[in-house]
Amino acid sequence: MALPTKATHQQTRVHNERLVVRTVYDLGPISRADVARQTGLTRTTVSDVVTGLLVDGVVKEIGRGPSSGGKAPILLEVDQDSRLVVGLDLGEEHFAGSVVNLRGEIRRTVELPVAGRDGDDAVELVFALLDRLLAGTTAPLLGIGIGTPGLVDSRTGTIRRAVNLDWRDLPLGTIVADRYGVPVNVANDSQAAALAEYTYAGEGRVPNLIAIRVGRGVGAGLILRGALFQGDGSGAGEIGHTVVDDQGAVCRCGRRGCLETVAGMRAIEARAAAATGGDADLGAVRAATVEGEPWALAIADDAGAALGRAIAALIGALDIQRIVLLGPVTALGEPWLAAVRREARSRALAPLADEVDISVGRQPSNVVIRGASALLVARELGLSLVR
Amino acid sequence: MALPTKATHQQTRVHNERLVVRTVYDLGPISRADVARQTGLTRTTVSDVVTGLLVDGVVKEIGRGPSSGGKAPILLEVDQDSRLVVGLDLGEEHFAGSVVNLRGEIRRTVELPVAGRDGDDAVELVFALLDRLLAGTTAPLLGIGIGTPGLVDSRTGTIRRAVNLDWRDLPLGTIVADRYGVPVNVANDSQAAALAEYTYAGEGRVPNLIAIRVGRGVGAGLILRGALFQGDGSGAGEIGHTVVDDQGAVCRCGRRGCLETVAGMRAIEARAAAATGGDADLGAVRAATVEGEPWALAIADDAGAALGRAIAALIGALDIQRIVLLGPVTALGEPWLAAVRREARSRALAPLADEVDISVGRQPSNVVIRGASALLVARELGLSLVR
DNA sequence: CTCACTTTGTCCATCGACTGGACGAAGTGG
DNA sequence: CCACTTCGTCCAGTCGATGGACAAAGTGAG
Repeated sequence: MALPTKATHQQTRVHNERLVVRTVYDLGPISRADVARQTGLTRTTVSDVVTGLLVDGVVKEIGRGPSSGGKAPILLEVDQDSRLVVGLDLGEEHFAGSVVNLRGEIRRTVELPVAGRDGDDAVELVFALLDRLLAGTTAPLLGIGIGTPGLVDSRTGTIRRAVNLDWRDLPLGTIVADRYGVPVNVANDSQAAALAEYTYAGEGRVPNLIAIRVGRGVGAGLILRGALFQGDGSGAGEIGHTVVDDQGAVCRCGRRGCLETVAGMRAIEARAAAATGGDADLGAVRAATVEGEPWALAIADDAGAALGRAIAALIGALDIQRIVLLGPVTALGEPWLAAVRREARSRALAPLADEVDISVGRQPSNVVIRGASALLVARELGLSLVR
Repeated sequence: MALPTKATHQQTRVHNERLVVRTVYDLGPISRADVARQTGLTRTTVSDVVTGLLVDGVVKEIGRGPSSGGKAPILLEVDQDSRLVVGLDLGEEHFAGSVVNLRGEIRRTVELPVAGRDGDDAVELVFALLDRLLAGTTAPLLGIGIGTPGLVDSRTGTIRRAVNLDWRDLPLGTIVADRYGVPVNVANDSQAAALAEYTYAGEGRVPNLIAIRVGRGVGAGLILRGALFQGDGSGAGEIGHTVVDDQGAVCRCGRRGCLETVAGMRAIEARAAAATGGDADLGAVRAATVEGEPWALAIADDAGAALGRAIAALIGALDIQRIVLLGPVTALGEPWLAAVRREARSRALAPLADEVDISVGRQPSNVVIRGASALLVARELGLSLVR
């Protein structure tokens, strides 16, 4: 097992620097003296650290605040546009990317159709996307975050398997980092979504959460103790290919009856097509549930129930109280969500299940992009500032 | 959310002190110079730290080692009996406890029958057990670790629910800590077992593992990134009460078809009794499988398969490669284990399942005691196991 | 308006802890 | 016997947190 590293003075400094930035980020506008009280550091140390941060431009003074019986404090705030981050969402049909500031606010977005490209061509497309995003940006770029489907090892930035793009053990992180000279983080799309939910939750941030993306595939991202958990082979959260029905349909992974074949978008559309006799996409099913069509309600209920059972297993295993649902299938709305909740609650140990909050995430379209960027933002709010 | 604490010089010192102890513990006998090379610290710093450790008696010099072309090194070793720890296993029928040294070796054991005691009487029994264990010990006591069935919050040392002992929200950790004046850690039995497997694994220690105890109940302990994971409500690992069969038998938790009702010891014995027409305990089933009795093999296979399915869900969710099975039911041996492996492998995503190592733990009887003690040992060695 | 009192932010002396170079002790090999 | 290593320690240097002191800038009572 890897021994942890030694501790040095530089590291204490970095640690305290992070602590100050984070305090200002979360609690700002705030005075130096208040930061000192919040963190337990002395005013001297805080002043010293802040001086450095002002030089770097990460923090700025925004004038005096109200006095509380003494000299009026100088208020500090994180300059949210002093650094930029790029987040990419390498979807199955489009590659999308955004320039994002330190608060996760999107400043510019570019989208390019994949149009069947794969292998090296797809890598070229990533470069094209990045070049267009970065053209004319002024603030320093902290790094690039990439969300992609498939199995991804975030530690090395390697994409172990991304079927649609025909990528196998592609060190995309290294490739992009070399070309643009900034840190690059790669995560799979569900994990990126989980990071977005965690990082930008603001007040309601909790250390443990599960984000589940239900679209063509079904995948989860696990935030445990405030960090993305990837497991030993970076496959944590790959719940879509756990067998839930031995007699089920054949899955694209080769097995039979994976969760994806019951709760995924394709399964839903296939059942809808069978029920209506014609073509039916997710929107049509959604519309039919609103109309109260029994066949549509049955489909939504079945799909939701299957997901709910999988969630029950997660709750039993991890006892995590915040579960966020994301992705196209969440459009099925209330009947689907009710089925998810019903099954999840009725099949996990009662005292655990009672405390669980299962909800649908808000930002449907750009979660992956924001999540991809979140890794970098979080790192920078926590890590050494580029000097 | 709670902000992390500031960093001070004392903390760097503590960090490096632990690093040194741990290096000596894992790699000893070892010279100061070698410790310096391993850790990246300077020989100066290592010498300084070691001087303190020698005074404390945690580390001792054991003579000169072979020279490699220069002055012969003085070899250092952790004095494994310089500190003691007590581990308790508060079982359903017996309270057992041991005095354990820094290597997890048991030095003395005491066992007391519960004999129906519950509530305050049971707490008194814990005191009696501890008093007998501690009588006449000489080395300093580092702390007391307690493993108990039920839902336990390790952070506060509170037992939220332990049905058999009629404990509810009992702050056992605080009570014992106050009486004996040492740190006390409380964990549930499965979690304690996981800690034992992790801490005393030696060379083969991996940062992520799942220990599953199968006895009357079925429970798991999760070690994630080198620390016990308890979830939001300290119920992580409570997989025994996830519903696996809607038409199943009624469980003691009130629901129907929990994993425990299919894979637990009682379920196995009940089926065996039905098959043989008389009474049959686990040992009888075990014997019958060895004889090749079809009914016994069927029972072992069914029970193992149900557990395997639960494990497949865990693998899909967490992608953890080391799974250790513990508890009485592991006595069923090969037919049972084969079923567990078969189902787990065939129902989780192939690339994940292929890497999984499912094995039966070695120390059957005293895992909980050793695990309970592991928490304290680990603290001294600088592994923070509970976060 | 004045004066006592707070609060803020900075300066300075001090101290704890890691670093790197030097040195004597103790060993090896030609 | 001597050149060369390696080990463990000593010492001066530096980084960074600490606590006290102080000027600047505010409040409020008389």
